[in-house]
Amino acid sequence: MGKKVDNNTEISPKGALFESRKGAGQSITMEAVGRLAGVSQVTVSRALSNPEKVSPKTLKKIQAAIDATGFVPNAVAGALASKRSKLISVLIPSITNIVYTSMVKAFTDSLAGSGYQILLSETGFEDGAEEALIAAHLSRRPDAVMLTGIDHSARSRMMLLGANLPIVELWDLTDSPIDVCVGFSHPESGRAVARFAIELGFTSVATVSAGDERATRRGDAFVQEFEKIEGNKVTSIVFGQTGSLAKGRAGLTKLIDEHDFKNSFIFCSSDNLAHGVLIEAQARGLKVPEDLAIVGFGDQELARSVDPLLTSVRVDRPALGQAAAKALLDQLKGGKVSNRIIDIGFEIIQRESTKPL
Amino acid sequence: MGKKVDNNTEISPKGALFESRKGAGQSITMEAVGRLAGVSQVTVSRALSNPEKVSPKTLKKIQAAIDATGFVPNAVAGALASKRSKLISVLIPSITNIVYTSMVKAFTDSLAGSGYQILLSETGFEDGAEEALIAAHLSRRPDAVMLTGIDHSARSRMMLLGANLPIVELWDLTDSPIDVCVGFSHPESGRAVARFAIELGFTSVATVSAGDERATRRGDAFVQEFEKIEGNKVTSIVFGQTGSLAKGRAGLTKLIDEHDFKNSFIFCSSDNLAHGVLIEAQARGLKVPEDLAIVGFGDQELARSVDPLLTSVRVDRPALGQAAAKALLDQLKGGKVSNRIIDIGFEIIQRESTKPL
DNA sequence: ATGAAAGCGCTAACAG
DNA sequence: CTGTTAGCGCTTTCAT
Repeated sequence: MGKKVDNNTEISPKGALFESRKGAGQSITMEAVGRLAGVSQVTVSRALSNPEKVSPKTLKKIQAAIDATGFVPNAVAGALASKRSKLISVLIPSITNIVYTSMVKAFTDSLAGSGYQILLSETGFEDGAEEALIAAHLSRRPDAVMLTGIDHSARSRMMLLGANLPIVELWDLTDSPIDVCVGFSHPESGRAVARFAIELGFTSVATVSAGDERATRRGDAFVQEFEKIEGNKVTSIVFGQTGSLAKGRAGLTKLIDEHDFKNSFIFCSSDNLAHGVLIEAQARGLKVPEDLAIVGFGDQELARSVDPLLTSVRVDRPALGQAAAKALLDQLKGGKVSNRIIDIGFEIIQRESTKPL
Repeated sequence: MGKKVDNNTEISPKGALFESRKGAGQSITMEAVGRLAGVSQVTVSRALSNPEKVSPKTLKKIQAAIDATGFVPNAVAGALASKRSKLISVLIPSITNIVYTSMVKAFTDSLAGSGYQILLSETGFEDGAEEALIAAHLSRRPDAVMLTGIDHSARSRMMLLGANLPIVELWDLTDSPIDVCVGFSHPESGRAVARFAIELGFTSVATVSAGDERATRRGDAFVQEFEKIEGNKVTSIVFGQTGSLAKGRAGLTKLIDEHDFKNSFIFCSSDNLAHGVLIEAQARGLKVPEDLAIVGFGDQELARSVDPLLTSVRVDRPALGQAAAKALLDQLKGGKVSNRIIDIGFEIIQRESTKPL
């Protein structure tokens, strides 16, 4: 290829450029740039990765050739040769859920300037899909992997371990992370809300939850802790998938219509659900918090904007994303991990939607 | 590499496996799998990409070797050799904004089974960042690119054109797309809402908008169309960044406190802003739609869940994402594009938050 | 400071 | 149906 113009080192740049534009996706190579600049391909490579090792004069010629051709280096070839892809795989359950995307945002923002790019996939909340996705991602030879949660199949864990990469599991904690986990204790947060409800004086409360694994663990812990006290009772409404305003409204409706729910206290597995409960309560003329206390989870923007303001469990998602990025970058830079289990904690933010009985 | 075990075709599989696990990221190759299965490397490649061209017996041996080693093919090498990366670049302004992520979701869901993966980046709403991101993405040699909007720098367009790939611009329309655009007319949607407000009988209205380029074009068109009628007047509140509940509340507050706004009709550039306006209105004891009519944009889930239900401009984002995926896949399959400008349209969904004066 | 040579692990012809 | 031979466009190592 390109033999016809082998002789035009400085003679016919346009010709060389033109030739490399024909055909589909025929892109310019370092060799072509080098020919134009009158240097070898390696020198072009060096000019891009170690400019200090190239003379200023040569550098300028190469830069001119790059500008003239619109050369964009082929990172695929680079990755193959160097065995570093500069790619980080990110797997989250849902790409449309702000809980996860906000962490990804903090994560990628922390990566800015490091040259890493993100290969993102959505796993869904059901098992099984993740395994195939992990294989697909590992085939791209990412330099690191970020997963959501700690619940991964044996085969997934085997593949990830076998890939021998920095791996971070986000948004949950375990004593035996694949590599590093950054999160908080879901059961502990459920128990904390239970104690909060007890302190407010409630004895019969409800939960409105999404059915995913983590929400379930929070809810179970909440029930267990709350019902530790003799005579206390929890009514639980669980929806199959992700929470939404509509499901929040439906949740309160169901509690009132089917469970003869007396106005008291509702712990929701997301702020969205809590907001739905709030809207339904207001539509029914119930006063919050006088007739009904509501606690959300996640402390989204809406918790600070609705009327009344929503009490919610805050998890510092930006800090989570940043800690995850740091854990990976530290390893990628060759450092050792000092701490494989990073507990970001949580905090109950009391606002207007709750008050003592 | 691997010379030491060259002689163990069937003798010491564990040895081969073990050897390939040592060292960082040392992954198994097709050659190693082939050695284990007693076939050449190419046959392993074929077994994976064209199993029908390999005898069932060989196939089984190869499968066993793959299972034994946990082999994951190196897609980087595959991409370099085949000049097809099976990667699609996706650039959206914000990864945490459901408007964009819902389209990406529809887009990727349409891609399921095709073997393509998504390289996702966030461009932000400011110019400049996109150019560097496009270069970074093109260096990965994606097979196609999806961009948001039609507003791209000359250099960006040049790079994209030079890459000679299927490209789709989403969420807007232009007569001169880089390749294909799938969207709707933002100005036309603004004018439609203006006519809607006029029909309802309003003469003095307001807008509460985010400051991004598309929201601005919708708002400008709204104002122009509405003020075509003698004596009509629009008060505009614009916020710098993305809309939010808090900004919606602040918007109404500003209108009332600073602009002496009389209860009438407010067109918001997103449902989030509209919801914020609604919350603030309710907090102030205003009745919607009796005292104040509100129109949102986007028809998010919340528009169908708040009380009163929110009138909004619906754009079929799933259809948009699907059409974009189809436009790209058609070209990737070698087909020609019949239609370079795909208008998905929009629709004003009238609900409880508006009524005739 | 620059270049030559040798791969990275695959796919794409072409043989048999 | 299977194998051989050439690359893909870079990075790495070793010379010069």
